[in-house]
Amino acid sequence: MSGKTNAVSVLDRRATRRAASRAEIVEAAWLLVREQGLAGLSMRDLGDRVGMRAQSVYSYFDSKDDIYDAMFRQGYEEQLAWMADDEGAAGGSEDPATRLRVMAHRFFAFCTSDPVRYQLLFQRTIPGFEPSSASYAVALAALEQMHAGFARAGITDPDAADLATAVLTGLTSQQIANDPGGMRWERLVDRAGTMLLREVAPHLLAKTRKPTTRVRRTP
Amino acid sequence: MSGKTNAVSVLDRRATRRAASRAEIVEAAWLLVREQGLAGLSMRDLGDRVGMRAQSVYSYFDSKDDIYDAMFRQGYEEQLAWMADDEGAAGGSEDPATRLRVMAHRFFAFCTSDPVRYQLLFQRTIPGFEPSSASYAVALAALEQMHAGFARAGITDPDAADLATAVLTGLTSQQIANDPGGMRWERLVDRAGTMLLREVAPHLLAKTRKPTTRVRRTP
DNA sequence: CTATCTTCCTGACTATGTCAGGTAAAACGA
DNA sequence: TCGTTTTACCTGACATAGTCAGGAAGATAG
Repeated sequence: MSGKTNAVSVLDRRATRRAASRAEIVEAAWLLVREQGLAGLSMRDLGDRVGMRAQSVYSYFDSKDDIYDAMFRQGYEEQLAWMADDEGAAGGSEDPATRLRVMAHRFFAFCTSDPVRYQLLFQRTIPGFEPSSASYAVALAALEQMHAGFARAGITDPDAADLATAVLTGLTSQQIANDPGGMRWERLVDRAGTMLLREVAPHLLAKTRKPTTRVRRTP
Repeated sequence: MSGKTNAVSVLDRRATRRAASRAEIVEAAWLLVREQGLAGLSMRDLGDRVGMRAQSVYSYFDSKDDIYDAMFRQGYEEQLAWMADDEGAAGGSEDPATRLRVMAHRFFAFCTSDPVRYQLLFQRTIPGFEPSSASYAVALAALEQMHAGFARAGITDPDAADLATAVLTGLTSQQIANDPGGMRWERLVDRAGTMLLREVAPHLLAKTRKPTTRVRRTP
């Protein structure tokens, strides 16, 4: 028994350290892209940031795109975690309109809290970069999660969901592009949610009271 | 008189040829970015495309960013031209709802007809690139033109205009990112226009008949 | 025609992504 | 503990990319 335990824990030590180094590199990459822009990431800067040569980073990642891929995956995992609390934040309320507003605010907060992450997840900034199938699967999971959230708010029709994603991404992209760090479009989130519901499910809007919809900024 | 005419026309010949070469370079840049992505533009490829060495391009433009700047300016000039016909296309109709729909379709068509242009005009794809004041002035003119178009459709409140820009850019960015060349979000443009007007100027929607809103794809 | 300006060239430099080969350290197994 | 294997880093190098410097040839002006 004790011999077996030893072998398992030692194999795990290597894997654990390697995974930690990879995570450290990805974290350093996030810091750098926030300073220099997504396409401004350089392998030499990245290596310097974690205390090794650029070429050494290649013993952890196959290519620069591989690093973007890890970041892409992590970004969508963060979205999944961030948006997973939308039921709790609504205080268990069954009111669809409130659900939608809470969800809209959460999504808005997620996107605007890290514009470069938004860029990587939702725009095609890096020529030639395509997410791996594993990372893309996480993106699809996040999209399904969004649709599930819409459905809980009474939006089940595919066209309605498309309209919803357009409105949400429009608000966030305008905020990020034209008023970074500000509130110009944030102030319109509730109104946009109401507008949307009135269009796609007006019956859900009847006699609805608007509660406070401030949500936390951290997942 | 004739001596004066001669001097003017000869100076003009040089300026004319230089301007033509610059335009040729910018046009080649558009072709290349459509093939390789906005950030994938290389000066060597660009020089090859117009029949000169990369270094020679620097006798026409100060830097790569200077070329992006010329493209940025041209892109917004194209938007100004494209959106200038929105009154004519509505057939002189005074109906605000129709105006808004026509305008929405025009903007949508402009953006989706050249995704890489959309990227340069509306996203921050190139790290460090900032438009010159001259080019930015054209962008501001295009924005004012949009606001004038909204006003003609009955949308005059700043918040309402912000909501409108969010909806329009949301539709186009979703179309470009998720269904390039398709119609998934294009099918929703009319509906989105109606939704918007119902929210910001519901009185303008009373008894409104929905005419055909197909617009031309070229300015 | 001469002088000036413009348009291109070659050569070169620094920065960047990435490959190849190798050494020292860490981990593993007996 | 020791020998072996694996891993984690290094240096050196290559091709490509943005851009500067100097210069020759062609176009233009007087």
